[in-house]
Amino acid sequence: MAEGGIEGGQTLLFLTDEQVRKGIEAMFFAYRGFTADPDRILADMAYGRAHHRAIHFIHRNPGTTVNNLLAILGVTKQSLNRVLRTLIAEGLVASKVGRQDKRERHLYLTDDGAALEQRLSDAQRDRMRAAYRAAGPAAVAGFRQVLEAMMDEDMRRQFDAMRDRGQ
Amino acid sequence: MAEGGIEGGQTLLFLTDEQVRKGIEAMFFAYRGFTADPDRILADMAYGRAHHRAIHFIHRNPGTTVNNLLAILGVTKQSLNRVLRTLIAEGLVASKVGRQDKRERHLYLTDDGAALEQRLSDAQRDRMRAAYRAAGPAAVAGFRQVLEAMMDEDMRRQFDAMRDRGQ
DNA sequence: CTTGGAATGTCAACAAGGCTGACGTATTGT
DNA sequence: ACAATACGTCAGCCTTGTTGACATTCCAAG
Repeated sequence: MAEGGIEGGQTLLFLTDEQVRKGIEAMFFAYRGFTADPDRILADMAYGRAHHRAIHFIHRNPGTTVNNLLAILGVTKQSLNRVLRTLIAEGLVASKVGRQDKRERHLYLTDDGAALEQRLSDAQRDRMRAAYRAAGPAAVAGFRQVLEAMMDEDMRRQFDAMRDRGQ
Repeated sequence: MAEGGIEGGQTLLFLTDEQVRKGIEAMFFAYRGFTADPDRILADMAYGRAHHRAIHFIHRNPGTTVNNLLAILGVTKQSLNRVLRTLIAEGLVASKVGRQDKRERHLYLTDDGAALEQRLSDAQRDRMRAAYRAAGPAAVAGFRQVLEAMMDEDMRRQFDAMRDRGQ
């Protein structure tokens, strides 16, 4: 990819410990920015980052079961349940008993839930969009490539399973 | 940036909500992978992610003051102090009274601390290095560009201040 | 058909690690 | 002398992770 020499300086240098370490730090600082805007919104309510994650993935996978959501979020069911309980109690999420398998609960956002999702997403997307715009399409492609390579196998499967969903 | 058309399809498409949303999810899943390896190591000890962060940045900024570390980590002094107290008690971090300003405490890793830092860094760097290798130099450059654009202003300053430090 | 095991989800209790607020102690600079 | 700064600490709260115990439901083997 326009890199010239097969083992040019560039190709050797970009894997030095120092370069990799800078990448680690960039990831740390960027993730803080990444969560900052929704966190600010949620701080005013009784919700936290965990609620945001649940709402996001229920929005993406409407009708998902608790078990499925568990796999996506990578937490224990007890931990997720506490979050879901409050979201259901406050009318942001609807839980419907499965029709085939009555053990399952299928999760949907209510109108209120969808409204909050929108607010949170807008805040987070704005920052992401600004970063994308500043960096340009080529950089974005690279960004995505590295992130995907950084995931665990299982997570990449989850991630790919949600590909091309949505609007 | 070699993008040709001023408003080509690419340029328009890469900013769709859907694309941005996928970026958000990639960030979420990737961050999990990013922290997974050190977390596994730390789980066996009495330490957590907070200790890792402190150790990392003390390693990077030997002799840093508590106040400076606070700014980097973005937590309260009470929160940092809890972590620091255990690290000092267990002999991983040394705290030396400042020579010019005796109110300050300068922080260093002990040999034991440096050894743990190495273990944790190795695990995290291995994954990062593998991701870098898989994605290639051009992707890595884009990755870094987007991450930097995603940071808060203050964080970017912190990040840049640590540029080109180290070995 | 019954029954025992597996799957699903809920409740309870605990720990880590954020946070705020209040306060004490050195030390510094005005 | 006094106010401001740097740091440490105590107390108490919240979110969000954990494990353990339990109820419900489904399914398959006897």
